[in-house]
Amino acid sequence: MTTILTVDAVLLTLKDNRLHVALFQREAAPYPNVWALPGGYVHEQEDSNAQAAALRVLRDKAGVDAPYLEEFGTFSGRTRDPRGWALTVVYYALVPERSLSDKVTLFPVDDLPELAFDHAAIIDAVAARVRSKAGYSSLPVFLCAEPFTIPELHATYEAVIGEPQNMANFRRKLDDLQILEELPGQLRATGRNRKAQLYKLVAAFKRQLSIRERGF
Amino acid sequence: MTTILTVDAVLLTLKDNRLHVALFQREAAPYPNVWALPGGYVHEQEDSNAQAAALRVLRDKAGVDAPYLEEFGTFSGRTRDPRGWALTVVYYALVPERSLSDKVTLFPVDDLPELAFDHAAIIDAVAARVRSKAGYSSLPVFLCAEPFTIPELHATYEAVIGEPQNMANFRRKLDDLQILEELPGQLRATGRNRKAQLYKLVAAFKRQLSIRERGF
DNA sequence: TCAATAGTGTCTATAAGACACTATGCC
DNA sequence: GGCATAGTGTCTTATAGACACTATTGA
Repeated sequence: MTTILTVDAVLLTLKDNRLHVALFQREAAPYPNVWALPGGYVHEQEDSNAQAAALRVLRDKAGVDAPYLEEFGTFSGRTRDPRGWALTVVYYALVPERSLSDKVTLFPVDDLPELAFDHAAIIDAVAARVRSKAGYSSLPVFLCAEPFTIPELHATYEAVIGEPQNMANFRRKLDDLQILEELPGQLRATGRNRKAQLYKLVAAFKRQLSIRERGF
Repeated sequence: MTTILTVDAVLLTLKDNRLHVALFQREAAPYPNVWALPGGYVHEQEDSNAQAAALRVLRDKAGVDAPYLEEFGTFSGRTRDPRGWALTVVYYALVPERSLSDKVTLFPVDDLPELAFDHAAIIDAVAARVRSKAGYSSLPVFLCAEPFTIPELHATYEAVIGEPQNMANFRRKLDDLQILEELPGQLRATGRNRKAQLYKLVAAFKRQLSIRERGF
């Protein structure tokens, strides 16, 4: 009996102002017809490393291509998989809702269905990390589809962190980060009110997280 | 051919005011007689999970028992081990120099010998993380053998971070953390000068890191 | 009393948070 | 003009850093 080595991806997005995770329904045993994270074995031929395996899984099972992807950590032991001692490397990604295919189904991270393996514990741990990290990094920008307005980004941060953020301070901190580029003359109206300026991410920060010194 | 799954431990300590890593000389192939991190295969029978495997390796190969141990991340791919596609889960631990056995040899992390596998890259990455983390956490306290004085701890922080820290501010921040417990009446003299108060770690923080909000 | 290190009080600079304000667009 | 949202100026408060000071010990 050999050790089982897999990767799993926690694909997070914002829907109805709540953090959701993308799951799919397993077909094969173990856990047939049970919801699970997109994941699978490392393919030695195709995957140059574990992160490449996670990207492949996201592409094949969730239809998401090359998002911002970060290693979370490993989960291992002899009880988490009925087939034997198993280790999974967990990655997480944040994407805008509209970039998801219909291969996956979204569930609120605080209201999960029954899940295969230890995936419930994995999602809980990742959600906690992401919420904490939102407080001192630019992580949540990856939840907004470009181009976006500051008020949209502001609402995204409030949804992830879970408490109101002062708009004036929010703008000042965003300025300090220097990750946004104004799109001259491009505005977006949300009602019959003043239009908001549109922005995109500065190229250098497209796939790189920006850590704030003192928190959002 | 099956995937290779191992754990490696980066055991760090302070010696001559410089960060050192504990290495041992390999005997078997691959890389016979080359310096390497303490590490090895997961033992499905003995190890309840990967962290337990790392603790076992530290106990057996380095003679260090149950230190503060944290997962760093994984290194994987088909080129890092001549035997095939391999993944290692890297853990790191910080210990006082005098708690190390003579099974291992200490090398400055900035002046390493030739190393097996990708262990040089692993040590570089861990050292960078530890130095960065020293700036906003209580991590370096694990480098001091208890009981210790504030000036000793102060010197440890300066050595890890690499720049002078103001003593008055250092004390204030330590107070805020509330991780030290004064040992009443116990003092230590280092020369013929004023004696320094001895402290031990508060029990609750023995194996738990304390993160500062705003950095040391 | 001197030298050396231990330990403290307090001023200053900076950054975060609170809040009131102005600007724009559509009715 | 009125209302709703976009966006700004500035005061207050918390915290980090600088620095000068006092305290204790052995010689």
